[in-house]
Amino acid sequence: MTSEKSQSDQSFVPSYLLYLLAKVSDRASAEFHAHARAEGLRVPEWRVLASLTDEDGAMTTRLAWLSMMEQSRLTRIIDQMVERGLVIRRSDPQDGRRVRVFLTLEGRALALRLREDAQAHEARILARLDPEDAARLKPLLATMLEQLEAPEGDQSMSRHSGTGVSGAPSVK
Amino acid sequence: MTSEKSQSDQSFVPSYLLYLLAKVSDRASAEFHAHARAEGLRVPEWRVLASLTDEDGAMTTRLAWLSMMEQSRLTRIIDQMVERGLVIRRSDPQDGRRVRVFLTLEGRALALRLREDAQAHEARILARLDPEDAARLKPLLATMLEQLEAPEGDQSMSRHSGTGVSGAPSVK
DNA sequence: CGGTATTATATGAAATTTCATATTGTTTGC
DNA sequence: GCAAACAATATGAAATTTCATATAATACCG
Repeated sequence: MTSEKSQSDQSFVPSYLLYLLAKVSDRASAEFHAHARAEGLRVPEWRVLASLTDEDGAMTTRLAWLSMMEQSRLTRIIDQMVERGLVIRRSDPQDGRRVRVFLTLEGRALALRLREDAQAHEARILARLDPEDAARLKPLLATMLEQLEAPEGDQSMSRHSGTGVSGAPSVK
Repeated sequence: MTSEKSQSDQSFVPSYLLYLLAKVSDRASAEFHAHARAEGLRVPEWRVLASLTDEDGAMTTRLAWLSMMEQSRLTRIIDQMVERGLVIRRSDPQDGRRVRVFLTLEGRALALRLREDAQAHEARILARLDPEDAARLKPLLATMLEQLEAPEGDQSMSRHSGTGVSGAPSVK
């Protein structure tokens, strides 16, 4: 009943790692993103707010990295968030090139509220899993992320980021 | 050395499940997407081609679901792929509303080539992990996906998909 | 120091994406 | 059979996103 699939070798997509990652991320996030939307935030905006709850005053390059979007896109999203009164921009007194973004009172209130919801939602997702798996999931992902961000034994198909932003650790 | 983070409670984003999922997916995929781009394909196009290697002749709604994009976007991407000679459209003789998409010879050649590369790349990613983790990763993700797609014990923040497409099993 | 490379952000213009809705074809119930 | 409800895809117009590049500020080097 699985429908058409009389192709060459074997079915590829449903068990392809990058597909599984993207799909799980997409599906899991969709649940929360619907909630964020109901609060009037689109995905990129929610990501920026969430990032700022951790690092208020982060520079835009950093926010772009955290929010996984390209720099010029972030600039425009911040524009909208400023207009909407969720954040403000202030240029860094130490380095005039940098623009730091801060939550307004309203922005912070919304961000913290959603952050709670996000944590509750995460708990529900984990609760649907077998406890062993649930316990391993985040550490596993965190480890993968380290591997992926380390230019180390860089045997990969290197080059280009996809977000177009470097912003990683950036030791300074 | 973790840089600024003197916020309220604790750092949220770096250990938030949906962030980890999105970021791992983003980083891991970026490696391969750079390769696909080098072959002249953008992400959505690669996803469509890959899906077609599994299900040549899939209807566009199905492709939209597999490729995680909204239906009207897919329509336009198929337009471009048709122009480019990678796929062709044929309306379903059984049901004139449906449009089925097929790989051309050129499309298939490219798709199969990239599919090989994708598998090799996946192997490299898994090889960077601890073998135990590597073995558990895909099954774990597959399980999660099932949970997420089951409208079962639907206690979640339901509604709206994010891709805007239903396309799931669709038992008919 | 002064010039050059570099870094951070912004911006114009083209391309893509979204959202709502139009089209076209099919199913259902009477 | 036919009208109403549905389904699958396409399309217009607005909004967003991308890509290349401009602008502004700092760092670096002889």
